[in-house]
Amino acid sequence: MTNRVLLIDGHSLAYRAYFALPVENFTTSTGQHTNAIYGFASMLMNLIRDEKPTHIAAAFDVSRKTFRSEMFPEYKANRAATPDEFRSQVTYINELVDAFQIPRFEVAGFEADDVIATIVSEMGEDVDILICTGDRDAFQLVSNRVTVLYPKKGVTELARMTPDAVIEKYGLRPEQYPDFAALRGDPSDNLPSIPGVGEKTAAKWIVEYQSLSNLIARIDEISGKAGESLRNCLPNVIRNRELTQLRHDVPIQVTLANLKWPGIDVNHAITLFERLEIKALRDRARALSGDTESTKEPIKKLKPVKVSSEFIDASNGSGSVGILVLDEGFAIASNESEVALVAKLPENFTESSIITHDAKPLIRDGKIPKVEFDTQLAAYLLNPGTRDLEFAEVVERYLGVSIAIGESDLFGGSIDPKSATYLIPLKELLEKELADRQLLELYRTLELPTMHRLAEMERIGIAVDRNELGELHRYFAQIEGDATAAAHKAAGREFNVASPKQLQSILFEELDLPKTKRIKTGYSTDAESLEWLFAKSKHPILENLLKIREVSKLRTTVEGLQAAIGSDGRIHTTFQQTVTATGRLSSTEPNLQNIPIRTDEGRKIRATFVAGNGFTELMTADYSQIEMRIMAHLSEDKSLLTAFHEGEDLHSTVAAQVFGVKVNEVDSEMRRQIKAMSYGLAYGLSSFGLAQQLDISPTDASALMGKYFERFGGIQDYLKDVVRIAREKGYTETILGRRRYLPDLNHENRQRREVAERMALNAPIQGSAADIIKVAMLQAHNAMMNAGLRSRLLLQVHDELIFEIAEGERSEMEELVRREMGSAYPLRAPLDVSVGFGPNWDQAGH
DNA sequence: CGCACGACGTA
DNA sequence: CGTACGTCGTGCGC
Repeated sequence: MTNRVLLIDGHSLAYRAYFALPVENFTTSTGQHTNAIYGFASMLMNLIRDEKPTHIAAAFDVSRKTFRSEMFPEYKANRAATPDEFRSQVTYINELVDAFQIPRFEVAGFEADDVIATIVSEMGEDVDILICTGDRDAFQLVSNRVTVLYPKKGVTELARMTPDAVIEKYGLRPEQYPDFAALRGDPSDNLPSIPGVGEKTAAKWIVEYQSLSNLIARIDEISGKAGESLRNCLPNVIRNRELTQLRHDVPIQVTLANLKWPGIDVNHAITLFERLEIKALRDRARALSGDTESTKEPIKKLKPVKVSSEFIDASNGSGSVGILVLDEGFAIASNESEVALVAKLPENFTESSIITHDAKPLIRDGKIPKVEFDTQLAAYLLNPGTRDLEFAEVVERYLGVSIAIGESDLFGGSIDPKSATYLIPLKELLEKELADRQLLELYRTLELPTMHRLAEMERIGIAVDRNELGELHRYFAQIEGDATAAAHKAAGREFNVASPKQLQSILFEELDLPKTKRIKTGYSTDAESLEWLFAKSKHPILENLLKIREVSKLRTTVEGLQAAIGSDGRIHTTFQQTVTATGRLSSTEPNLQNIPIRTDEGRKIRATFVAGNGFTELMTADYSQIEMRIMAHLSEDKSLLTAFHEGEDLHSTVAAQVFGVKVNEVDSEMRRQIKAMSYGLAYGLSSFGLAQQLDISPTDASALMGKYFERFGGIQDYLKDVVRIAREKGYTETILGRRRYLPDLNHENRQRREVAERMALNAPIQGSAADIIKVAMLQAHNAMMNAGLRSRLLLQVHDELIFEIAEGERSEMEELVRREMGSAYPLRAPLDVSVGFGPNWDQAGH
């Protein structure tokens, strides 16, 4: 049997565990915190169970003072002080490692990963080495015999970094990682980065030049901004490189025999866990010491799979079929040992319970009528905001299996068709996870039905007036052309107005206008800056530039719409249901959720969306002030709730209270300030930001906020609580239990932490609004079906639904939609719906 | 063709 | 130094 050596970076894993688990939930009767101990121990036990190491060692940092901080005093200097709640657990973690009979290594002046690198060097070629660490620098140690297990999130999920995995993630061989890391920099270690150079460019350079030293040797060949930036930052990069290299020469004595693991000292471990009042771990320690057969092996490989092109009868087996969409054709799995490959799906699929990954396109195209479970949608609810919800990634993440790429040439697909069999166990696993986190009902009653509704909306599309769009295009192009000519004249020469770079040299060099706010590439030329410049200089070019900006944006919007018109004269957007972090939908190809409305010119585009053949008009129905109502509901602020129940105009009512005047004495400026503040609150607005937006002094902004909270203290308390609770739990929740995980709420970097805090403030409000309108869409559609109506839902724009109205159904639809949208959720500040009709989207709006 | 960035449309 | 998105154009490098 081959020797399997497990090397643990004790400090980094314990620290991760500390932040992954809410400290409040892990406290003994005497007040000792145990979250880091618990997380570390369960990680360790999982590793022992799953990896079955024959040898183990644990390395710990001694202090922050290392050869790195000697060389570069800023190294990790931005790290916050270790919290006391963590420090008090370190002794116990040491004792834990002793109880597990694992040798501990710590050497002053070196980090744990240097110790690990040294141990790796000391091991022979005939051992398998597993390194578990939260430090990415360890990726440089990966090889055919060394795998790094890197915690992805929490304490349970580990990314298995093999040489292939490193190449897949970074495009680099493991030994190139320190070069790459030096170029990229690392804010958490306080390593400076190169402006204009991100992960992609850093990786690209290393791939191209093979190594940093080659890159530096040929540094003058690197053209362009990035190259120049690199040359400017070269000293930083070189110093970074010395820090990213792990040392293999730490003075320790270690041999394979030293690390032989004798197993857990069960009695010691049990006493320790009892002292720490952690029953679950005590029981696990007992189980682990006994027969190892009782622990279940995770699925590692596909069982032998029979592949045929015969249709699979789903009536035997599990009763479900998994359908996996390949590049061409489909793989259908009935159970874990049978897969059929078909170019076309059979007609008689209505009887089966179908499991898919990304079903909406299949439903939209009529390939299948409905699904029982969609693994992509489930994975999204478990971790919204994760961009990687591709099948292979979800399988890897939840089943711990890496799906071979390009193994099948049958369809030329990039996924092995046999992987379809994974859909069935994946469904079981995801379902359990959803249930554990109280997300199963949200999934079954809201998200899955919403997916079917969206598929239908996409299939229906929305009609546009093709000729009108053509007219508009000519109109905008004309204005743009005239303004461009005028701008060139005012500048004294021709230049590309669409290029901020060229515009900068015109405005700030040639015309020598005052400098606007600084951005990475010089001075800003955005609309706000141009307005400011105009007020200051009255230079005639500025009006033309603003006009060009407005109109060229509109022109390209028109072009996008024209290109998207289908053969049926309608535009079929795609609604993304699994991309936003808050639970909102998004719309792509084209995006119909950002059709202009603000300006008269923009509304002309909106007016090209019309009722199609067989329908008489469009109807829009939107929630008024839904986010404020949700804030009132969640905060239970008495004054705000009263304002909603009594007030004619919300913002004026609120303004009257803040300024202590009668509602009819509120002027437009007071109303404007209060409206901005009310909405800003839901975004985590600071007094500085408020000052900026209202163009008042920070002192005045601060005073305004103070007055606001004097009258609406419940909101202030609520906002504080949201962040506190999210920090404790690790996630925020909407009214329907949708979660958003925000690990950065405990980040040591203030910037990152504050960004996460604003996200935490906004997510329950924006996300609850998303919940409510999804409920409304389903209720409205069901009611329409029950009433036998032919009108149909076409679009959703976050707080607005757009319907196509059939002849004679206008008043019934208005009543129905008001009722169904209004009753989607019983808020303490009741939902209010406004409805409009018109021949086009613009006129149907209000 | 892909990346980084600035800019700007919506709720 | 306010949230959530998608798209376009430029400039650059491949």
